[in-house]
Amino acid sequence: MLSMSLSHAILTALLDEDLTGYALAKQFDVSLGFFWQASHQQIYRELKGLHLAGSVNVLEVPQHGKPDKRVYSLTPQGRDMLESWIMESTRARGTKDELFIKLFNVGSVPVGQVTAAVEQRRAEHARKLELYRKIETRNYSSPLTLSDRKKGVYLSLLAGIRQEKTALVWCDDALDLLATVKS
Amino acid sequence: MLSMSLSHAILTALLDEDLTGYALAKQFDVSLGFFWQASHQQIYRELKGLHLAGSVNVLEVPQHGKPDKRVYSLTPQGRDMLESWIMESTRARGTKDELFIKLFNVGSVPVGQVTAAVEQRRAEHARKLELYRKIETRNYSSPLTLSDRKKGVYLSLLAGIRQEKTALVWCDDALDLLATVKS
DNA sequence: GTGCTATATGCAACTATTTGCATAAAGATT
DNA sequence: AATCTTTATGCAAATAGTTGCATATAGCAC
Repeated sequence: MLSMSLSHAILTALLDEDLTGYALAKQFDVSLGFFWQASHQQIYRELKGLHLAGSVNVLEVPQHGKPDKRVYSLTPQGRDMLESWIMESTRARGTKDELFIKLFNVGSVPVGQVTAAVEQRRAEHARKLELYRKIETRNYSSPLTLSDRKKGVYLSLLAGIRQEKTALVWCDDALDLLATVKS
Repeated sequence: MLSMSLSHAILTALLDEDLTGYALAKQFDVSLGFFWQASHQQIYRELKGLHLAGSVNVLEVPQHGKPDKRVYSLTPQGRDMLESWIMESTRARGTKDELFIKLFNVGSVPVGQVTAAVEQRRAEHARKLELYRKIETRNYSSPLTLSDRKKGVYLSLLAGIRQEKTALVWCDDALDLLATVKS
């Protein structure tokens, strides 16, 4: 019933502050969500399970107009669960990227389509890189003076920045080589 | 019944040569599999679906001792299916990496565990990078003289190499910063 | 006053992926 | 002789993730 990684992503998000499912879903569109996204449907389902398992508490907050809020917070048991999960070995999820499947088709299908796919990808990388850099400038310009708590977050951001940068350069090189392909 | 990406990954692998499910599964451990892995169970199931859909032909080859081989080949319909899929826009699969969830826990759990996870990851990146480089040296040392068919494969390999290299450097930097974290 | 966005929750169905098991025999190793 | 690896196929169940839909109201723009 509980999904391993998502559960722990949610518990992690609850380390800092108590949140509603809705607020969690918003968090998952930024911050932690850069490295692990989840839809609100997934999150609501998971929170229900975590509550059942005793890993989170709920505080029902009646509201007028809007539906009642359900504010979730970590229980000591939730913290323990998180800590022991971190001790488990991280299983590597293999890469799954459709773009490479498409690249393997070069020579058998019109190149134009593949080129277009790379260009589209390039734009995405550029967008993300810019976003990450903005966040870096704003909040993480001097890494060594950060609190321990924030150092981990910064390192994730740094990974994101470098990955996007690498990918962007690769896109340019790929476009150059694809330009030499006939058909 | 058919899984979009896996279907097309299989069809792509069949562009070059006719293969059995077993041989496809082996291919998916190298080459295309660096960018889209799949288990043999997934592949056998998918091949059944592709056959039903008329995208592949089967040739049953009786063998003595071993179970009969079922050798699959692309049909013209399969080629068409592949080509029109390539024209569709590539949907970006968001990153999902547990390591970053763990990093977000720095400051709340013993750092040692997170450090260990990064070290483990570092080793994986080093292993892959070495493997990719070996392949590059052996088969792709002069990209511009490659056949069109192989240029796409080369570009995938290049992406792999650069990603691993970037990740490896990041691991070292991460370990340096994690060393400054108390607790 | 009609439509759009934000807040706030959730079910149901579908698609995708992983894990565990099962069969069957040749050949190589210990 | 017993065990391990490789070849070759596949089912069943569990886990994970996506997509479509549904409800309900406030506030803002046009």
